[in-house]
Amino acid sequence: MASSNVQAPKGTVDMLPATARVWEHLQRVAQKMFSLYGYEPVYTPIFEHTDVFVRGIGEATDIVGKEMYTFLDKGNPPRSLTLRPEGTASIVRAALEHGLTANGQGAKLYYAGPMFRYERPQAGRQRQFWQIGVEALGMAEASADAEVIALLVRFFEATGIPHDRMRLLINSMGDDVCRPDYRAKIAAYIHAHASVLCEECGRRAETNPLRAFDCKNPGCHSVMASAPLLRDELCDECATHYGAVKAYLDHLGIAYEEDPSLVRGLDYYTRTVFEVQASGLGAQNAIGGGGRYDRLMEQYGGAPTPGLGWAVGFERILLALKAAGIEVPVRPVAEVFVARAVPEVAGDAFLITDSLRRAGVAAEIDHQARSLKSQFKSADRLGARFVVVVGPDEIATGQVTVRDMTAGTESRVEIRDLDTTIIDRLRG
RNA sequence: GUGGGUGUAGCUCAGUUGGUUAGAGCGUCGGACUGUGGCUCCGAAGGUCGCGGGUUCGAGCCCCGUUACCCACCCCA
Repeated sequence: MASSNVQAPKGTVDMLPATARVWEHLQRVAQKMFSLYGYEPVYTPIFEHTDVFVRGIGEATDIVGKEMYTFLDKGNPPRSLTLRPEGTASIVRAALEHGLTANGQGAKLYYAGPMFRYERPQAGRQRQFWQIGVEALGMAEASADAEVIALLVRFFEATGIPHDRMRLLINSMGDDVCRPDYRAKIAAYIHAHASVLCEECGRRAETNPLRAFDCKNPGCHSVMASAPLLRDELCDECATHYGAVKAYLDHLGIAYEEDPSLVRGLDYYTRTVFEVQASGLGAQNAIGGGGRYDRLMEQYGGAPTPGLGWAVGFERILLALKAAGIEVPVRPVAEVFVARAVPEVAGDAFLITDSLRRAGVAAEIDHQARSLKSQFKSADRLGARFVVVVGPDEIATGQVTVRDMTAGTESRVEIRDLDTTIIDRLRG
């Protein structure tokens, strides 16, 4: 327990070095995968005009209804701004604002950073959390859906999460042609069974009837199991598109499960939706999810432009890796530790350290006037492969002692040859 | 927003039906080895027992309140 009376706000965490290093590793993995698939980075503001999220995500959603961090700024009149609760709305707004999809151009973009939602924290859920995501704009073909899904699956593979601890769920939510009819049909179904469904589902008939499918109430679950499925009510074009997506996934050998009850909570989704769940995470087991949003650009007043994408939660990837017992490779903090035997040679040791650093070697030195023994302990703890000992003897002869910490052997090296010798032994 | 659980050293946790100076392991620092890590041994530092009230001769332990964290509902990545 900290002795301090100041602490991070509820639902936020400090990422200390042990976690932050894993974070950077995951970001490197992501960037490498994204570049293989032709995605380019985009950084948008962490806050937007509130309207960007209200129009994009939908007024009736929980995110907009009760989870946004919204505030007024000091403008005259004040503007209503909101800390971003997700990434897609901002990316689409930016793409439209800067004409990235003008004249039918496509754009493949990725983003990474913190998102903010006012929710009750629990396992795998914080008020500030990290997402990394991709958006493919201007691409209507089913092959784009398959590529985006493939990238999601392959990214998770690259992080080290084992196959048998993940599953990919897919579904189609239809479009403007078939979804309204289906939605009305489900609302009618709910009304017809209102007496046996829970109150919440009764309300859902008006707000978002499709949500009744993933109601946790066992009674509702069994009643909804007999409800008509959107999969069987898709219009011809949606059915064709969905079939093509599945065919592409089959072709790529990507395993998936069709889940007719998979419903994304954000209003902007159309047609293909998907989610990857990982085992061992508790209640919040979705580590990534997304879908197609062919009408979103129009919501912002742009030309009709198809789009699709996904987001993954970094905290949950960490949980999944931990649950699977996967150790993320961590590089040593220092490759070389420069130890000084007596305080009088501190200047020489410092110069040697600086020279190694300028030569591209991660070199560390003690700044706490500790004993030689302690300096060796530090070197060991930092994972240093070599310790360079600097003392009066070394300065007098111009040869430092180099100890190989793995082999346990020592040799003398001319100071002027030290950088190249160390580099040869480290990289050779 | 609604439930349930838990707050004792930097970390993980003991702490008897309330009883004197609150403990262990790990970690940190020092020493054994006066210029050499990992193993071992010895020693040291480190604590408003979450916070505030109450009961009691006496509270880490009992009661009330409060706050934080955890887990679940809900929702989502």
